[in-house]
Amino acid sequence: MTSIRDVAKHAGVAISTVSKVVNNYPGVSQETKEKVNKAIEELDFVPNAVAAALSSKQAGRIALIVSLNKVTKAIDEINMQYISGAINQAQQLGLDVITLFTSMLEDKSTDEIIRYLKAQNIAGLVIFGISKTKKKLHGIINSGAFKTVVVDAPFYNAHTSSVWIDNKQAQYDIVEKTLKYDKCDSILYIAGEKQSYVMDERLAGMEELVKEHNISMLVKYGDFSELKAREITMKHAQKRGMVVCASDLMAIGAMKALIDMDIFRPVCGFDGITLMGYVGMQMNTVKQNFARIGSEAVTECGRLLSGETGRNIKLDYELVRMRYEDIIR
Amino acid sequence: MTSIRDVAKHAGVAISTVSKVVNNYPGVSQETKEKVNKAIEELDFVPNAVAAALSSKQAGRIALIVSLNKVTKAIDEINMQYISGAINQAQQLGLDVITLFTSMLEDKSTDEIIRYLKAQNIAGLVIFGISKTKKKLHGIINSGAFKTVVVDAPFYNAHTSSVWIDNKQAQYDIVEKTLKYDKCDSILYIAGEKQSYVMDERLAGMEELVKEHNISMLVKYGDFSELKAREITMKHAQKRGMVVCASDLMAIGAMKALIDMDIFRPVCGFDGITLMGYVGMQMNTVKQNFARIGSEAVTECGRLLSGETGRNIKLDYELVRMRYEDIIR
DNA sequence: CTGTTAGCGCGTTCAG
DNA sequence: CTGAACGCGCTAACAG
Repeated sequence: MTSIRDVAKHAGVAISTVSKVVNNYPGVSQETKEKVNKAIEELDFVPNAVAAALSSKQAGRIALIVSLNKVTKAIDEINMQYISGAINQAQQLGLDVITLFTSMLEDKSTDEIIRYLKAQNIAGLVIFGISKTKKKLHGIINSGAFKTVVVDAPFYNAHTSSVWIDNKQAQYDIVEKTLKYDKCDSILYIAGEKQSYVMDERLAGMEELVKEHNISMLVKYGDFSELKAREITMKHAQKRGMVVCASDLMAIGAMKALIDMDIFRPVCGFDGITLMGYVGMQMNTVKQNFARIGSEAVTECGRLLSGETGRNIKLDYELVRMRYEDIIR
Repeated sequence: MTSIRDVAKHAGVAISTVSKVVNNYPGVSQETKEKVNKAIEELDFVPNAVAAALSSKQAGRIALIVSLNKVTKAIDEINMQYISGAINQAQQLGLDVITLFTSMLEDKSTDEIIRYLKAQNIAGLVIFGISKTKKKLHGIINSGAFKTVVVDAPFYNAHTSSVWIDNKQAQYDIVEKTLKYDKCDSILYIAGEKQSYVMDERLAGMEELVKEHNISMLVKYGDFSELKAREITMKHAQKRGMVVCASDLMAIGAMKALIDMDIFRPVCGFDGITLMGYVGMQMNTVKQNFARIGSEAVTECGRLLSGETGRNIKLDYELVRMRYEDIIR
């Protein structure tokens, strides 16, 4: 392990000079800069980020907390995009990030978790996939021990920000767009989980839409499960003119059911996930740039850490028109 | 942020005494120990793990490198179990761990990645899901810059260990067990990806088995995809007496196909994932304790870090007898 | 422009 | 059994 001191000695300059060169600070002559860089090359010096963090006592690291799929305990594509976007942004901003999964916090009390995070020198939190039932996460947020950014949930106050897209408007827009191509006067809406914050929003969007267009709507909860959506479709789609699903996965289930029933109904998804292309289906979708949401969340967390106050951020979304045609059985 | 110094002052002792109490070192009287603990309570002191790491200049942190599913870029249940097990074990051993996903290393050169890891003070690597095509990972391992533990792949030398179950034996055993209940003289084997190390092993197990039992075998590569397994089954299962799949997901695909074809064939999976229960199917499976593999890998990495030499570790596996019956369509 | 000095928060001798 | 003193690798004033 070669340290900054070795470099300084090798280059025949002071430690602080090396530090300045490494961090691109002003006040170093071109000449010495080159000398130092040469020494860095030769010794293959890599500054120790941990030590730097300790010394500069920068606000601290930030932790990404990710809720897992309850059934398989896996991370779906959307959460993965959140994470990627967040980590990339953190590297850009020079923030230190670690990723935590809720499954590993399960056997710890709220207090223990807070202590653990503090011990890890964590000052900021970005939480993905929180629902109304996650008491522990709520406890951590409310403790005020950390600057927190919550994705897809309505929390914002002095030390908490929320980042999401406008789910209500998105749900409204996507169905309205579908209606332009396929008129109908009754919709089967397969919602997700009741305890999900985004569901409240999306449902509100649907309610506004059916009211304005004078359409009847049957709401069923599919819990974001392909299988349940399939069953619901089997049971209720016959008498309805269109199936709207709160997630692409459920839309896939609905489509499979429709194929088996051998009837055609317009189907409308939401997320715009890769899997859709994988199974060879196409439909109306809100193409969310999930990575961007993660990225934005980290940026916002940085803002909070530097003393600014929390806020409620709604990002733009984008609508993509697709139809299902060559469906693979 | 209350530091160790605050505690020392509050308790009226020296800093080193507090340190000893915190780390449970001997040489502190019961009396002072209580005094210190009281102070810790009152000030709600949480030792800063980052500073501790720097000071004790412990070998360094270890990074978990996880390869993602190529299609959806998500983390499947198995990898998630690996990660959970690994992180839990790390906490047990007091090792500092961070999780990295290969997708975020894609745009970096091998050299850049090495520098990044070094900057993060990382000395040990645990790699999950490596395949023959992952050149960068191979480059990092071979650079010798880090003590590495590779899961499910045959690398072991002075600074590299491998941890896996005996895939060959497992594949052999599970099919042999199935054969006890359902005799057959021709097997359709749906393998995974050609570039996967575990596939070589499992295929070897199959080859040995069919040779010994004088069974004919047709091998097709399903790339661990449910869809492909479905297609392969559609095409080739009719003339075969049994379908053996190298993963549960493919087994699900095979089963769905068999149901559609309306013929019965014994199906044999491998992993024993939750999803099987989710879709309401049951079959023969090697119930791997994946979390244990992750845990073992971290332990081994710790061993390497303390100067020991690499080795090839094969963990026990366990066979579970199941059959598919009440299959949900 | 360059070097000196004092910490960041903690672990670890080694005298007392 | 206790505590002063030093150092981990680095940053950040402050002198020179």
